[in-house]
Amino acid sequence: MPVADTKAKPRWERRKDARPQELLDAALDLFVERGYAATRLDDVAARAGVSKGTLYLYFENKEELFKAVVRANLVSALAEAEDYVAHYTGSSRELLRGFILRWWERIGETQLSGISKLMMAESGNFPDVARFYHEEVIQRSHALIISLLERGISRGEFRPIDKVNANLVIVAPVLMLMMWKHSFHSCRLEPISAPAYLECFLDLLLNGLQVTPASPTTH
Amino acid sequence: MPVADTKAKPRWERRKDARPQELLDAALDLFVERGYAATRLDDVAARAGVSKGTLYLYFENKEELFKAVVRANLVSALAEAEDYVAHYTGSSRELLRGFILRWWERIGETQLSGISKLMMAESGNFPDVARFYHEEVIQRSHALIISLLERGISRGEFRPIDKVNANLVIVAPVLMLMMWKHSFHSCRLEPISAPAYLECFLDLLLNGLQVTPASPTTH
Amino acid sequence: MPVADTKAKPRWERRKDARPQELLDAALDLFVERGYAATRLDDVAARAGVSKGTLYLYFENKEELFKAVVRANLVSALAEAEDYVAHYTGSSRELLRGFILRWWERIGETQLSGISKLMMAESGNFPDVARFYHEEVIQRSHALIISLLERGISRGEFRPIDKVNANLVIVAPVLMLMMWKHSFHSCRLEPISAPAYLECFLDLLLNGLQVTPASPTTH
Amino acid sequence: MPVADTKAKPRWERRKDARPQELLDAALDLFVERGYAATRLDDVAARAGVSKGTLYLYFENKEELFKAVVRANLVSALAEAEDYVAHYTGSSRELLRGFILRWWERIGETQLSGISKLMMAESGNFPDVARFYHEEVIQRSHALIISLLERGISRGEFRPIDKVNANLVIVAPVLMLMMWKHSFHSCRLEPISAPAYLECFLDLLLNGLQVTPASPTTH
DNA sequence: GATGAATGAGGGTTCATTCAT
DNA sequence: TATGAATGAACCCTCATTCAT
Repeated sequence: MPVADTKAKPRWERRKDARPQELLDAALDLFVERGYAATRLDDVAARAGVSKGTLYLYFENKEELFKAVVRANLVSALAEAEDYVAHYTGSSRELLRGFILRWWERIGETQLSGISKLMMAESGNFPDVARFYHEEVIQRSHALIISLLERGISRGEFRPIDKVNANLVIVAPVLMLMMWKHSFHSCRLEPISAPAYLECFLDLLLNGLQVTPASPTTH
Repeated sequence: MPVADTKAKPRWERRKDARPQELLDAALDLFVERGYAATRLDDVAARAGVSKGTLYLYFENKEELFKAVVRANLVSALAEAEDYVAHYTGSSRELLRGFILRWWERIGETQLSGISKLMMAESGNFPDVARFYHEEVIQRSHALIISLLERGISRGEFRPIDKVNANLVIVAPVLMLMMWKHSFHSCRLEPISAPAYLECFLDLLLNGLQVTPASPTTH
Repeated sequence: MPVADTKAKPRWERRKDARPQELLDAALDLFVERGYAATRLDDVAARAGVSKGTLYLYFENKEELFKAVVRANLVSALAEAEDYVAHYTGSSRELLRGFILRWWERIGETQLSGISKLMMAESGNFPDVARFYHEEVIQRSHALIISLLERGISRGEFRPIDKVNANLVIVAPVLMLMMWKHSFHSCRLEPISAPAYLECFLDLLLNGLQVTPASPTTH
Repeated sequence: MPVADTKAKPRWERRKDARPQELLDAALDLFVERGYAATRLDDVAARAGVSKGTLYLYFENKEELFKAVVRANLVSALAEAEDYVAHYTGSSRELLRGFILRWWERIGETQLSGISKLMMAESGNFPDVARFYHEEVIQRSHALIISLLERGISRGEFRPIDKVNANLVIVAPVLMLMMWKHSFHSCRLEPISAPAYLECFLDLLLNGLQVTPASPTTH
């Protein structure tokens, strides 16, 4: 066992710097698949190819692991979205449409939608996690959409409406699709075609937002 | 009553016919509060004022208890909604509006919204329960809303649209509000005013559905 | 609800005197089918068509119920066997053969063999029951067989052998057949044909007992 | 060792490779003592000096623990017996005699007889375990004894008899002795002297098997 | 006599977390 | 740094026995 051995770094040996990311990936997979409470750290470690103890070297506990997953994935995707909106130069209709479709592409269609679903599903049982997610993800994304609506209204492209609630109403069908994908859809029940669904949604939404000669909101 | 002994409180009090309902009520409370997996039958029994074993006299196991809760609450509410739609005589706009507001009143504002939330949240981990809920609740409610849209379209009150997806899009904001109420809202985060939210939603929706001279769906 | 009603004894109403026997029958069925520990008093009561509480009116507890089952069945069968031996007038070979075949007929082939099996199986966990069974059944039946061997030896029909142990050796194949019937045989594993088995056993046994010119027990 | 603290007993002691065997030993003790159903895994763990959870690190569940006990003990003993028979060169009478005495020595006199007893006692309630035991133990041991009888018959040392049933008849007294030891005998009732019993049995058996001028099987 | 609702002490199993090596 | 053996508090479910009616 000569000295050289200890220096040789075979390329199949995982560099220790890679460990956290491997754990985050494994954790993302499992949190998405089973939810927060139902994910066993045993399984996370196994999927990352390390022992359970190792997991605790990198993450204080289950909660911190989850927060790290959120930070590493959703928060960075959010920054990208903020950038997209900030630099958009076309019409607000196009911006809203593009925003929603990109949102679905970057989050909805990927595993990350599972995190949104998970938070809606379990935040009630884990208030600390909920608080964290609210501050890091929800507030920022809501601010972003509200600013987008303001842009449309101030440029005369959208009717003047209750921006805060419209934000939620606009967000709802996308969130719902995400949730569906990870609930009944995952049981092979009640499949939804995302493209057709989104098209239908945008059709209704853009019609609803459009400035009409006489908005018939009376009833 | 000569001797103090006769006053001795019995180890248990016979409630007979009232028990099942008391247990269903307790179970509803806790399933709503904590979700399916996180609800302990111990706690359900305790809240109903009985011992754990007693619960098993009335319900075979956790799953059957949950199904009974759904049947006793959601399924019966659904029947009422079907009745409401079947006998409505006014305009389809009013019907849709009334349907949604009543839905919120009878389900959304009550505890029952917690069951809808729970199913979205946990159906992935409990496929048997998911299947049951899909058959007893989801299919029926979707059929109901689709029939409502058909009525509006056939009477020329709504634009001809993709009914199946529109159903989902329409349902989404209400479901989202229900979920919100039992997730972030319950942590006192991001409160939503249901009436303002619903008004905003209906404003957008009814505008979106209205027949326009030139539907600007092009983009 | 006139007085006459209370006096009328519809013939479908079980007379209270029949209750104990019905319970004993149900208990026999279930003890035989599942064993002592695994038999639930719930099930015994249900099979007898009464409530669980009623069972406790007639039998102090599970143990007393079991003892009553033994008394009502095995002990009376034993008395009959004693009678058979006492009044037999033919050869001892024929007596032994007849005794064993009758034993199988009256006990082995019926449910009662299940009780013998049960006692061998569970007496270790229920010493009180074991003691009772030993006194009421085992000692008496051993005494009977030993007397039968003595008869054969004293009449010069059997070799002079160790009667106490021969008793056990003779009893073993029959007991084994009973146990088998209620263990592996009941799982449809390893079926045994009782008549062929007994014939083979008697062939070996009577040959083994027979007085030979030179008993080759040396080895 | 300067400070008392270093002497503090760790919450648990790492035993690693020794654990499985310790657990198997503890499990054997308790299964033999109480049977399958009545053995609590709590107690097995406690006897092995570990917590209940630890047991599940090594064995998937109670059934697998039991199977492991059988494999580690009976199956290996059986292999040894097969070897003994295969290499025996003397007379068949001696072989049969030796086989039975060794069987008693290696299994009957040790705890392992308790496993045989347990299976006879509880296989009816645990069909999966029964099937496993039948395949791994019973079929093999029956095949072994039948081959032994065939050897004797083909060499003209035993009368030509029904081998399959004779196998069972031969096995019965030994099994019975095992059962007795773990049932009434363990309650200090009806003690049997194993050597005298076996001697008596072999005397009868070898006489019964022997080739006689005129086998008087008529009756 | 008869009922059956109620009990409560477990039994098997799971899993986040700890810590000696 | 990495391991993985060990823990122990829960959780779901069972059942002999009791006792008010």
